[in-house]
Amino acid sequence: MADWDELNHLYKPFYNPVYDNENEFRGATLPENDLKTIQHHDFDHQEVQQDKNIKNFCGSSSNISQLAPKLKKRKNQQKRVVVQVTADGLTSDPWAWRKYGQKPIKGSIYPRSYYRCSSSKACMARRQVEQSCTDSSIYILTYTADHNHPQPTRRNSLAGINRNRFKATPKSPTISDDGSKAVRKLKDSPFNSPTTPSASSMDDEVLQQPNIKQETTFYNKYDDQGPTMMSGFNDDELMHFYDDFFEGLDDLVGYKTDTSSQISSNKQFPHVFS
DNA sequence: CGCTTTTGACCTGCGC
DNA sequence: GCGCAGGTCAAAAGCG
Repeated sequence: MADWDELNHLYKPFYNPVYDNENEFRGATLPENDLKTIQHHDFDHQEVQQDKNIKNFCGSSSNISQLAPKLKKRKNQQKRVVVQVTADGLTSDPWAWRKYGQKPIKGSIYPRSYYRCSSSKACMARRQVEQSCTDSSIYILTYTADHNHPQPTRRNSLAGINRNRFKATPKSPTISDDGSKAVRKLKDSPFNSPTTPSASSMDDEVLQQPNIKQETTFYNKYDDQGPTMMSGFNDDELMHFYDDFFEGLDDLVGYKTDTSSQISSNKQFPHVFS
């Protein structure tokens, strides 16, 4: 089953499944038809799925380029996982992220926020958070690279998470460069609210499971096969899938956090993107 | 003190 | 080579 191996390879960096058979994620049995949807990689299917992405991403040139290999693709783009979640799903990421940038994206009325892993300075894991302009309740998370350390059980610090961001930064930066001048008050956006996607502002003890939308893209920047879509799942199935998704990450926790154990834990992350 | 977010400037890749 | 757009840096300031 080459296709399944390929799928496994694509999401393995973020999830280490233990499945009894090809049609079963741990505890989440997927309908056979849906599984075929995942495994289907022929050209026509990709074209359809790319069209879906283009619509979902509001025509953002960046995302189009990321999802359509035939179009513009930046050289340093690495393997990445694109996930659509609701606002609740934003708070479900168990990793600690620190925001390091925000940019207005051409073609989208919403800015894109850039996060890096704050648990380890050497960690190359990145996350981009972008709000879908076709459905403001949907957020597009793009995970790039991988964590090179165990998942933190505690956030490093809660300092600064409740700051009033508009005392120090009175001006509104979110004006699209494309002339649309679509201004959205950051204050009203989860990008900048105290419940920002940054995991640092989350309650450690109450990690909600992500409310994943029905369409999820896995995309390997190094192959030219385009995105691999997961479509046609119902919410429960996807919830199960992502329960296991993050459970797989949880399995990697519990290692001592000293240097030697981190080296040891790196063995759990052999799939380094280069 | 150490962490965070904000935000303008800068860097880099790509198309023309 | 130039301009555009995306991605990153780093200084400033707030919070626990």
